[in-house]
Amino acid sequence: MSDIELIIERIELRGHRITEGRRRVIQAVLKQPSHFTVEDVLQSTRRVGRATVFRTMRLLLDLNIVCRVLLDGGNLHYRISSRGHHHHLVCNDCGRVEDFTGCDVEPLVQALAAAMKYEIDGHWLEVYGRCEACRLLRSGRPESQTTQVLSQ
Amino acid sequence: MSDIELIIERIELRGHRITEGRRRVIQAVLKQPSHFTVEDVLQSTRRVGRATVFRTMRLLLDLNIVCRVLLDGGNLHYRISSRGHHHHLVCNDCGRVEDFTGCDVEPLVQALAAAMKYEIDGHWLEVYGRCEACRLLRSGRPESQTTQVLSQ
DNA sequence: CATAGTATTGACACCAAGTCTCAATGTCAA
DNA sequence: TTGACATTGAGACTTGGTGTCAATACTATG
Repeated sequence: MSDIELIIERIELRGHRITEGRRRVIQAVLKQPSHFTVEDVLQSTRRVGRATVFRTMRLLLDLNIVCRVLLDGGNLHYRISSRGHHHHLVCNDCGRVEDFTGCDVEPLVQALAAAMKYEIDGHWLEVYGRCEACRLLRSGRPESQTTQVLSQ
Repeated sequence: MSDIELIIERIELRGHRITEGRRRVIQAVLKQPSHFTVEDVLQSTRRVGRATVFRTMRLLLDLNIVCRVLLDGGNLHYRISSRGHHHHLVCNDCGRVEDFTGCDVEPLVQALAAAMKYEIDGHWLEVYGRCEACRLLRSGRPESQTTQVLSQ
């Protein structure tokens, strides 16, 4: 079963209708690179209204078919979601994003909950840096500009 | 020395000029509650242009005098920054925000860096939940609506 | 298969947050 | 005091997203 059919099925299971517009948006999303904006999706879906594209993206977000990445600098982009809870490791030079789950934040969050007497619902973690390829590239081109770190 | 004078001094040290507009924006920022939008600041600074308010906020952000909080749901708000690197614990019910630093993410980030062969610049962590006061309130009013967790 | 009920769409106006331009003005070092 | 130049304000523009409402398309059902 193809990716698009799997997604269609999940949408049906939630009681939503399958329309040509939704199919087109999903197809466009599946064609995007590592991360993208709704604008990118709009540009590759002809014959689908702007509002419908935004509405479909929200639907995909609700169904955890896509997630959002907070880029260094503060822009929120979309990304096809790996299954379940995960975080992102973002290369500030080439923009590639890797998902990770292994590095578990839960103990920290639990300790925090106890200390602050909060009941915790969830958390958001993004890590920024430079991937191996970009690091090697950079050592050859020392004048490459640095980016500002959002999380100070 | 008052808060505003301290901030003014930091701006001067960076070689920026002190203007009436900047003074007004800083004063407005200092009067804001826990977190706020630029719109909130705009509304309490008469006689200062919109662009200037945004420009001053960016300056304050660069100087780490304010930071940004990613609220559950995806809105970025501003907040007066506690000194240095920290994270936020956000109550989804009443909106209060607490800073925390004690809960150290560095070891996790270092392990991740090694595993993924990334050079790490920084990270961003927000934790969402319900503060003690809201929890007690809620147990008396079980119909209170739940909010969606952004970071799933 | 026909159809009715209702979910969805598209066009468009609107909103929120932020940037850009450029002539006019303000700041401050000399 | 003045000159260099940093900063401002007004307003147009951009980007990302929502709300409205009549028209259309799905799909469960008969």
